Amino acid sequence: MLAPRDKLIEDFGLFFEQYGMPRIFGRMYGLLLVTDAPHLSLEQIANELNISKASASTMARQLQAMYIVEKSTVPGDRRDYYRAADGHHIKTVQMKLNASLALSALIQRGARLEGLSPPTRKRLKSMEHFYNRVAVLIDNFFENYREPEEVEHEAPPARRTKPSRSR
Amino acid sequence: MLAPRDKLIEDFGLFFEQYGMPRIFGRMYGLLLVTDAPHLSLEQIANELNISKASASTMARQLQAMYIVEKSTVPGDRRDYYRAADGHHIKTVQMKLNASLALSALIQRGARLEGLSPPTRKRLKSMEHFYNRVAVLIDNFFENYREPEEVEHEAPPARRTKPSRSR
DNA sequence: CATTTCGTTCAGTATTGACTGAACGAAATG
DNA sequence: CATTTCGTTCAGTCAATACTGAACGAAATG
Repeated sequence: MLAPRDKLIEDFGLFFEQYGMPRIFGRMYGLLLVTDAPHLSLEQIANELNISKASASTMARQLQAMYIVEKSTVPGDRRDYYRAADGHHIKTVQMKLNASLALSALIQRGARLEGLSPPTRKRLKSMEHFYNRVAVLIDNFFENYREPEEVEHEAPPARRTKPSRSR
Repeated sequence: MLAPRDKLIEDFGLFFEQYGMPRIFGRMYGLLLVTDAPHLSLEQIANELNISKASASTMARQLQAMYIVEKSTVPGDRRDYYRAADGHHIKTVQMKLNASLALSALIQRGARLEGLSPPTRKRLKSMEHFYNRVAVLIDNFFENYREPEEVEHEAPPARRTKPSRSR
């Protein structure tokens, strides 16, 4: 059986694979999240994940381009090291927001098409409205979000249990 | 040159392709969004998008599984019709929320690993906290979201212009 | 019961994309 | 200037997946 830590790394791989990313993308991310070392060299990563140095190099650059990971160096050492970027999770959600806005823009283009029937136009407008509201919401959230002073045993957020809202 | 409507459908294809979905997935979605018809048959879809009936069938089922599209029928007609599901955009965002929660769960597992150094554990905890806060936020939003009475010329949401927050 | 008209399934193809090993260039080191 | 040690690039392989056409089954219709 796999050690819990290695199992977790595999699950990171599977999770991101679900969303269209390469499996080793998730594995590398997971590894950098749970490692105690301040950063890992390309070779360490390649060894730990049993992947080629070439793959490690490529993935590291991809993760970096997404602001999830950052390069770090040590004086007198020619190697590149990588670590999970500070606050990368925040940036990640922000980028999802941007994707929503891009989709919203597409929908807006739809709403502006000539010759649409009023109901169709209305539906597109209402979708556009929704996405804009979400955008504002997230935006405000980031405006106000602060790190908590000390994170205790955090209770998982209480989810509404299926609204069953009267309709 | 492509008609604006067809160009838009192509752009839907490209957009979703960007996020790992099949291109015709986005095209079909786009088509169903901008069509004035109350719904389209598999054959109409296949013809309009120049894809095989087999592809149309498969994609329609996939879109349906994601609650984006729904089947509809007419009495005395054996054909299946499809249309953009009412409120599908809301469900879509909700599913993204669930994905965030799943990731949060993975991170939580990380935070619970044995033998982690305090800084590592703290970082994971703080990420977990962040994702939980986002979850609550979105959840509350859905709790309160209502369709606007009449959607006017909607002004695009004012984004903060790069915080440039003092640090 | 033969025929038509649907949708789905299935085998096959073609394209994409993940991943590798080896070659390469750049920088240090002796 | 030869050697070592990095990272990246590139050609190539292998697996996954998008898509098709044809076959099929189910339901209607005559």
